[in-house]
Amino acid sequence: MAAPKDPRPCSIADTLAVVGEKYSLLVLREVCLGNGRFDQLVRNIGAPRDILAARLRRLVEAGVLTKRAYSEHPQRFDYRPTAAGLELEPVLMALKEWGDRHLRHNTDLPMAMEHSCGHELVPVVTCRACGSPVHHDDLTAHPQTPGWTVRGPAATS
Amino acid sequence: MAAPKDPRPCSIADTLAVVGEKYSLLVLREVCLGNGRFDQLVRNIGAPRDILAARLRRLVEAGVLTKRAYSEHPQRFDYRPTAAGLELEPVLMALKEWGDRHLRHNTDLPMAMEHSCGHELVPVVTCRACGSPVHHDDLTAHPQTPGWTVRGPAATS
DNA sequence: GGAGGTGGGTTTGATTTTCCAACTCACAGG
DNA sequence: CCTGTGAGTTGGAAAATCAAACCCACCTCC
Repeated sequence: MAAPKDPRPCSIADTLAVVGEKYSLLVLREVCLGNGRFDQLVRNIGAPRDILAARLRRLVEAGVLTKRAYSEHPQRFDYRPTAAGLELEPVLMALKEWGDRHLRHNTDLPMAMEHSCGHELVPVVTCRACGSPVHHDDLTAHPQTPGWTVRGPAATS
Repeated sequence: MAAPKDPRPCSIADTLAVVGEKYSLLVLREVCLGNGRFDQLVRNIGAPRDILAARLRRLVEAGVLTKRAYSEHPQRFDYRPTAAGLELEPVLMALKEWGDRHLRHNTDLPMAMEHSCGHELVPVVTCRACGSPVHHDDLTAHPQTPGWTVRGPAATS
């Protein structure tokens, strides 16, 4: 039934609809670092204030962030990650790791992330079942949406 | 040093400058699935053709994809991931996992990814040094760029 | 009690992107 | 010759982004 023009139903696309707009993941980065105030976010991200306000509204409504008053009189707010927001950290780690490896050759040193085991964190994606690092060739995709194959929409009559 | 308005130097931001525009990661998804032809990408992603063309140029120039002629006469091309492109798959896996868990409650079944160990893939980010799954509280950030702290730009004189 | 500063935004208007449909060009098949 | 396919490009309307200015409640300093 997949009408012409419907894209592939996909959790990647759905997740990007939530956090894929410009600056959204940088907001999450700062908030995970503990920098949840509006002006900190503006400075550290470099986003226009109006856009940032829009992103914050969206992320709160999506359940990724919560807005909390850290002071009444004067009313002052900050933003903190929800449990769901913290579960997006693997996305940040994967992006950081790629950038560290491929982009950071002529620039400053990357931000160091120290793991509680005492070593510098190098994130590795592993298979929960067998524990081994996941390699592209080890994967086989099986679409489960009727009307869709790996290649695209099933041939329509 | 850290002039007003300079954002935090960061590999996450740098990586997003390469693959963070709308549709770029969906292009990578399709290309990793083996769907590298222009019309397949248009159908499966649902992107406007002109935007898609722009994204493909950018991803090729950034070294994430290669453009290859799979036929001369008529000239026909497809796009495939480079080694660097394949290394972005952890980002896709992390996005997919989050969407599967948080967004896919009233919708179709998610795409199943079968790992070569025989089980359904559930990606887990682990620390390469100690092998244990990474949890937010186990991390401590140490900026290494002069003029920057975790909180933001260092107090200027 | 006025002057200035801070935090958390909103408003305004110019600039950029995105979107969509239509178009092109080269070839292939019947 | 007529139609179809693959891989885009073109043109103009609609939407998002940008930068800077503005706002308002409160606080501190003098």
